[in-house]
Amino acid sequence: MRLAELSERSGVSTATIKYYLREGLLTPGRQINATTAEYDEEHLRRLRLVRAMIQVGRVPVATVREVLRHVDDDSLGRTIRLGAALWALPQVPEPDEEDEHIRAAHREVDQLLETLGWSNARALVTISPAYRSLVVAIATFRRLGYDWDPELNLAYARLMHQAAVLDLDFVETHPSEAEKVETAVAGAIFVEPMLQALHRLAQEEESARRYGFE
Amino acid sequence: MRLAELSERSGVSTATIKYYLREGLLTPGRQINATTAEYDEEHLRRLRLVRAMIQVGRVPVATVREVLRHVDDDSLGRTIRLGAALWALPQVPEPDEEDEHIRAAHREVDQLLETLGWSNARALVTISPAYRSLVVAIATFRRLGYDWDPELNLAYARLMHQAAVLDLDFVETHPSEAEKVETAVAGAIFVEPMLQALHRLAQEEESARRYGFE
DNA sequence: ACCCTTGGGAAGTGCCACTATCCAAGCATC
DNA sequence: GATGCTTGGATAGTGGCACTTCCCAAGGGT
Repeated sequence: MRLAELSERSGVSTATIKYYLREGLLTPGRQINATTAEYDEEHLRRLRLVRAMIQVGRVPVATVREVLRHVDDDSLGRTIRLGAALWALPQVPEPDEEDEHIRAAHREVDQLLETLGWSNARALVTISPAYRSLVVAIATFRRLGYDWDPELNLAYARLMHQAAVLDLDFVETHPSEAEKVETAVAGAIFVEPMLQALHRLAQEEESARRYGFE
Repeated sequence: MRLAELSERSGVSTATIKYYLREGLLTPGRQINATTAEYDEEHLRRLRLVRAMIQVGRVPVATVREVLRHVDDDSLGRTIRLGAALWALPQVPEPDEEDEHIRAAHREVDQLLETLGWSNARALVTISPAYRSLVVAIATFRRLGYDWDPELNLAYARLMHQAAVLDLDFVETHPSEAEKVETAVAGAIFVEPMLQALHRLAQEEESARRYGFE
């Protein structure tokens, strides 16, 4: 198919597709002659993934490029590849390691991982952005003066571990290795907004149950 | 305290504070004379909340204003107030109701709420942005061709309901009514990045457990 | 009286995700 | 084979957002 058809079938304007091509989010089509290029179903699939990452996952364009680079990198093992792709995802600003709240949050998270027995995660601690995000989130909460029981973190962590098990079980059902990594990334990216939406819905539901609409 | 001190204690530049004042994210200080205004601890607390919403919660400035407007609106009941505040939070673009994937997702979510027995959430269906976000997330996943068992949604929803119960239990521990709403909002906003970070950490952990670092 | 500080407002900055315009090279039709 | 529409690639421009810089008049300390 040509650019115009790719645009039609994806619902993305040709101008935007050209932009994505320029930014390296899509591989160029097969050049037929100086003015025509041919795209296939794979391009369409990739384009939809990109669009979804940007619009639903709110992933910046530069980050999408990084994530895809890792997804397509056959030289990496699965965990590393998934990790690499996830690590490229949007991050909170670099925490100020001098800050007392940050240091306390570090200790708190380390303790949490210890209690959970997440030894693998602990091994990745120094480099995982997820770890950093968690530290920043906890430090922020503490800085605002909320007195948050570490038990609560533990409970949340156990819930999210259950979610992760569901995620990976789902990925297991997918046959090819390449597809597995893509599915894992898609899962990581799209399950998050879903969990968020479910979380808010559940809050509304539970709040209404407890307090009615008073 | 004066603007300079407010800036110092919050770590936010005076220029930015002035910007927030202009945007209505902070109430003006008590004017002492033409060149001096006095701010109090409440301003500091509010400023930290605003900063955290913007930096950690990635909430747009205009949205922060909306959320705070609801938090401060004493005329509303708690559920409505919390709901109103949460409804102002970042939303996915309006779904195209004509689209087949969207319509299917609607049916899927309705079925899900039915099965869960979330009758309150069902009552809010037509207006809740969380519901809309969920529909868009599911439709996107389906459009990408993932064959996702509705059972899985159910499992995720139950997990998030447990999280919501934890959230509200935590809110219960806070004394004043006004503080409860603020805590609920803070919880909704800050628990989300935390859950997200925990989710990614858990994925890394679980992936490493299953596949090692192959 | 002098000068530094203060708060307020207007205008500017940098980044980002597009989007509009231009252009030369096809292809289609007459 | 001339004409005119379409195509893909390149370049520059747009609009929104979160600040940030600049300027100013009015205080207040010494």
